[in-house]
Amino acid sequence: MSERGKTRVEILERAGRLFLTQGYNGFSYKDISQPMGIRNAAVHYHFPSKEDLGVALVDGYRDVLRESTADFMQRGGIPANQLESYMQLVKESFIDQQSICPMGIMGSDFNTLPPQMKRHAQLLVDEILDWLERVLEMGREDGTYDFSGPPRAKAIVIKSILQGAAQLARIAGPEILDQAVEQVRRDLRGI
Amino acid sequence: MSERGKTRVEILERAGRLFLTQGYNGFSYKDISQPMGIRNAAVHYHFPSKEDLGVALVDGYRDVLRESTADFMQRGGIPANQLESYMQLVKESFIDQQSICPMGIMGSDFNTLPPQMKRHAQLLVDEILDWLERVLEMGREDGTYDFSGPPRAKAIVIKSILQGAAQLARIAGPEILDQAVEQVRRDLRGI
DNA sequence: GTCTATAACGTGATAGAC
DNA sequence: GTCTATCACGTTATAGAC
Repeated sequence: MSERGKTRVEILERAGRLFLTQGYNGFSYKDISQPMGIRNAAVHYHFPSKEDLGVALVDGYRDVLRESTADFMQRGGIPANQLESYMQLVKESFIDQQSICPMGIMGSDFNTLPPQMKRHAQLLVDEILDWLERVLEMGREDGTYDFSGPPRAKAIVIKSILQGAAQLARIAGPEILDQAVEQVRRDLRGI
Repeated sequence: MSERGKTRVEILERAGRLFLTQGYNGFSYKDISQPMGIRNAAVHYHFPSKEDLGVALVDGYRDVLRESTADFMQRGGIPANQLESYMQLVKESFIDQQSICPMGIMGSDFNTLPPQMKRHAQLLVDEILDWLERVLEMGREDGTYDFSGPPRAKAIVIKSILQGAAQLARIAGPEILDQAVEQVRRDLRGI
């Protein structure tokens, strides 16, 4: 492949952007190929089916999650900082790229997703919740966080908030996401 | 129209089901017409464009919201019961109809929605948040609820949780929604 | 190994029959 | 007023050229 799959990488970048802004059923191969100046079917060479493309996107998110959480651990960030960074990422993606969480997208589109994408989506959700649960557990142990109930339930709730609020913010304005993040912080201080 | 728009009503019912299970871009006129035994374009008579159909669906949700909240007020339900009923509705729709919140759907599909649908979606979000904010405010005043921060922010958070958790539940299993609802109850008791 | 030409089908929508 | 026949175009995907 010429220049370490340059075309393939650009396809993935464009597809990722389209996926997060328009949903799985909201973009087509033409939306990727046309601005690149290649034919529709050139994309099919790199990703034979749309399912292949979708699975590659989801696995990309899993890689990013794994790398960034490992990076955090290594640099010895305290739990509260990890969650803060995640919330900042959600906010920045929303403002800069008009992107929302891929799990929200896939949750909405789930019944129409190809089989392999469903499977990999479930892996991604499990991995995110596992990470967030650990962060919350550690944060409670070190006294940073105060909340009731099992860390797993709180993880589900916080993940749902960030995902849901970004969607509402698209419809009714970006301040909704800011208010949601502020409330998450308040609720975790357990005042 | 024969029998008070019987065809029109059935189209709306089927479209609504498809919309909530497959997203706006996940169904076509054929998915509606074929099981009804009519032609594709018969649907176009009742709803000339897909935008017309979409707007009718959103306005339907707004009507249901207005009616059910008015019904609550009239029957003198206390605030906590109103929120409980809403959470039950979310859970039942998920289990019985495999449906998730329309605002989650439209948030994901937002950038591909036709203009009028975007406008009506915003009205729906504002109306839901207004109602939920009032319920939380009254609940705090009558001592049922204990939470920090402005009722509006808490309303955003709770709406986001129910919406986001239903999406996650599709991907990773229905128990996720149950755990989210339980955590909402815990967080509102302010222990 | 990479891409172009082309197919087979699904899509939203219009014109016009009954 | 209600629906059928049909259109123009977009969709994913395959066969085969370079």
